[in-house]
Amino acid sequence: MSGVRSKGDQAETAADTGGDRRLRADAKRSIDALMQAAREVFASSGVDATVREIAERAGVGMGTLYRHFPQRADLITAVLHSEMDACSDAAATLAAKHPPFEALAAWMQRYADLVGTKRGLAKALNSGDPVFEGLLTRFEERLRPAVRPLFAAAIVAGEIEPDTDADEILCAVSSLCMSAYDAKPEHARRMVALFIDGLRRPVKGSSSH
Amino acid sequence: MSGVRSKGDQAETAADTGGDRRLRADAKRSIDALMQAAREVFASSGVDATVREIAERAGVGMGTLYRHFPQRADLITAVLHSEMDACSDAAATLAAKHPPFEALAAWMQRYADLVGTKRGLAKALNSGDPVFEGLLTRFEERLRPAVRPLFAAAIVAGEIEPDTDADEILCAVSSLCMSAYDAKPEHARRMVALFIDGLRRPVKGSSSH
DNA sequence: ATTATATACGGAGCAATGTTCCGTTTAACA
DNA sequence: TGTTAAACGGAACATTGCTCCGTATATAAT
Repeated sequence: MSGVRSKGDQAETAADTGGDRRLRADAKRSIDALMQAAREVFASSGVDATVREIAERAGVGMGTLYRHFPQRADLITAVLHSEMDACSDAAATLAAKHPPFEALAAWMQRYADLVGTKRGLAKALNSGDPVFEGLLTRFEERLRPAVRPLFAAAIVAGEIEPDTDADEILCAVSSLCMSAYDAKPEHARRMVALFIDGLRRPVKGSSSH
Repeated sequence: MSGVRSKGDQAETAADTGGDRRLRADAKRSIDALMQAAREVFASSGVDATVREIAERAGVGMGTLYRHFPQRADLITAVLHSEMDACSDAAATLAAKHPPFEALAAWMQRYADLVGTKRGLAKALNSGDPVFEGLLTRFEERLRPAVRPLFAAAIVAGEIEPDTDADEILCAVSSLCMSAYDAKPEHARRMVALFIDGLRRPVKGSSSH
C-alpha cells in the first residue's frame, strides 16, 4: 500500500528538463541510451517490457535507470514525448524539402507510424494510472499546430480542396491506424496513402486521365 | 512468457458450472466464501486487490483459491457474472412486488449500483486481457431481456410514455453512473432517480398540479 | 460404525518484476 | 594531480500471481 504518491513528486524525470541542465557527460550518455533502448524495446515487445530488459539493452544497470527515471512510467512518458516532438519537427522538415502535397502525404505516413506505435503503448496508458493523465491531450495539442501549415500550403498550392479540415483528417488517420496498425502495419500505411491521395485535386491545367 | 494460454482452457472455473456439479460440501463452502470475499474486496479495494487478500478474507488458503479459480481473472469474471445474474433476477422480483413504475424505478437504482460497481472493475477489464472478452457484451445481453418487461408493464399501465426506448434509458443511466459513481454514489443515485422520474406520465384522471 | 479413497485444503515456496540501497567508479574542476 | 560531488552497477528487497505436495476430510461401500 504505497498509495501516497502525489502527482508530480520531485524526482527530476531526466529527459523532461530539456536534457541540458548541467548533466555530466556519462549521465547524458546513459539517458540517451535508455531512451533509445526503451523506444526499441517498446516497439518490439510492447509496453509490458520489463525494466530489466530495457536496462540491459541500454547497457546500464538498474540503479542508473532508476536514477533518471524514478518510475517505470516515467520512461514511457519520456519516450512518448520524445516521439511526439520528433513527429512534430518532421512537419517543418518535410515542408522544406518537398512540394506541398508530397510533404503532407509524407507527414501523414509519419503520423500513422506514430499513432501505430503509440497504440502499442496506449493500452498501458489507459490503464487508469494517473501518471499518464493529460498525455493524450498534449499529444494532440502538440501535433495539431505542427500540421496546420502543411495543409495551408497544400491548399494555397491548389493541390487539395480548400475546405479540407485538418483536424478531421488527423482524426480519421489516427483511427484508421488505431485498429489496423498492430496486426498489419503495411496495410495501415496503404490505407493512409489511399486516404490522403483522395484529398488530392488535379492541379489546374493538367487534366489527369 | 507463458504466452500460450488458449481462450477457455479446461480448468473448470468453479462457479460457472452452475454450482451443483457434485461438489463436496466443503468445496461449495469455499467457493461461496471466496466469491463473497471477492465481492467485498473488489468493492472496497478495487480490482487490483491481491489474491492473498481475498483468500485471507475468505478464510481459505491459496491452494483452495486456485483450485476453484485457476486464474485471478476467473474470480473477477465469476463475481461479475454472479452480480449480473442477481441484477437480472431482481427485475422479476421487483415487478412482482411493486406497481409498474415503482418497480422500474427501483430496478434502475439497482442497475445503477451494478454499473457503479462494475466501473470499479471495468478498469481492469479493459486492460486488453482476452480473458475478459465478451463480458461486456454478455453483460448487456443478459440484462436487456430482463428489463424489457418492466418497461412494457409501465407502458401498459400508462405510467410512462409509450415510445420510451428501454435501451436508450439503460444506456443513459449507465453512462450517468460510469462517470459519477466512483466519487459520489449518493449523487449518482439521486441523478438516476431524477432521470427516471422524468419518464413518468401523470396517470389518467389524477391531474398532478 | 468402519474403512477406503477420491476430493479438497493449506500454506510454504517459486518465479517474475518493480524498486531501493549502497559500495565503487568517474567526470569535472581547482 | 587531487578532491569531490555526481553517477554507476547490480545484488538484494518487497510484492504478486501461481504451483506443489503433504495433510485432512467428506462420501460412500462394507
